[in-house]
Amino acid sequence: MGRTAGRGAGDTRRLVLDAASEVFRTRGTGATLDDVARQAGVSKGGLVYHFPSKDVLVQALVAAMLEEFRTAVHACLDPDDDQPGRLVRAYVRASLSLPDTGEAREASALIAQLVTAPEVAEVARADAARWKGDLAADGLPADVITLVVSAADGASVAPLWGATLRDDERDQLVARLVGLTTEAAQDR
Amino acid sequence: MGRTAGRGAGDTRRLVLDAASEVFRTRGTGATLDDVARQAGVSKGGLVYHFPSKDVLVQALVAAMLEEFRTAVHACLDPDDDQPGRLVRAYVRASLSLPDTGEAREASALIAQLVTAPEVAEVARADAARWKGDLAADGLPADVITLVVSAADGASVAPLWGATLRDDERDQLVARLVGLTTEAAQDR
DNA sequence: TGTACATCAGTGAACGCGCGTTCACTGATGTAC
DNA sequence: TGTACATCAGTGAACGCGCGTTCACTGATGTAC
Repeated sequence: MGRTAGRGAGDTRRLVLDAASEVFRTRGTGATLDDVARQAGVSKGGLVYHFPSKDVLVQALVAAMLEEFRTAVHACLDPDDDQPGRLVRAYVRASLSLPDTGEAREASALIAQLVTAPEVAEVARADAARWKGDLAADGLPADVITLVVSAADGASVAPLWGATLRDDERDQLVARLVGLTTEAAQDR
Repeated sequence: MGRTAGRGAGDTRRLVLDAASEVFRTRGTGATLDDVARQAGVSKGGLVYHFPSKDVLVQALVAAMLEEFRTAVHACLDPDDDQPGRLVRAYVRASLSLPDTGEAREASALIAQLVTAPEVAEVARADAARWKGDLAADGLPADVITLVVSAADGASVAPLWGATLRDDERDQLVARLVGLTTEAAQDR
């Protein structure tokens, strides 16, 4: 069979990327291209048509995941909040919001698995630098940003080594972190 | 050649474990047993004699690394500090002390790579539960522990995704986290 | 103390198979005339 | 509008090799007598 009717190439590409996200996040990088192809409902050859090697697929996945997190943070921006630190607060909420906390953990686990590859490490470094700039431009004192962002990062990846926070602990942490940023904004 | 003179079986075992730590941390889980054996100066067969499968080796390594971190924290305990929160402060220092920060990152990267394996995840979870208990017994309010430990965790693993703190930022963070614990201890 | 034997602590070659990659081929879609 | 041709978007089988595992064998160490 050749080209599949009713589906463009871009659709298939996204199908494969979604499948890769699912499979690699749950089973680690050791998962096979056969697994990904099966999950995507595409032949292995079809997968390879879009991503010529496993490396290429993995890099595309990392880029997509970083972009997705950025989008999630912006979706958490409070439209009624125009004080300094609004982006930091959105970052905290996006990192620790209940529904996708598991996803955030899996995402960081996957990125952790991949940064041993230099190209992936470089992509991640560039993204981190961009975050640092964006967050610094948010109007809060640098030390507050460091503290709050570190705590959000730590709490969201702690499940990696099995240290999950209870819901009430997490809620309390979010409240406290948001509080720290608003205090700092008013001190200025 | 058979048994190597002047070296006990336990010595060889440790040699292999050290080599595995070095190789897997720098090159990821994808690194081969050949690599580990070469680094240890042992034949592949010799490695297998001590660790019958790669899984077994990896589990032993994880256990050793978790134990090592625990030892490092206890080494950071301040003998002159008998206030509540002394263990939390040691945890902060051990996580963020300059020399072995890179090592801490590599260690968490490796554990992140491995938690997709259920046995490893279980070991890590048990270790995390033990930490939670130990830290809770340290005399500080729960919300302070959550905040401080999350921030220490976050700052120590952030290099995973390329977000390294500058030395002065890290020093400032340590000072602030330690400060938070002593304030909380005096409020009681 | 010497001798025989069992076990321990390895060696290194060979095996086998899982998995990434290659490849010949194909049906659907777009384009020129 | 039909026709011929090129390209796109795949299929699925075969290949090949890297790497975990197995195995036959060996020299050193411990133990019984």
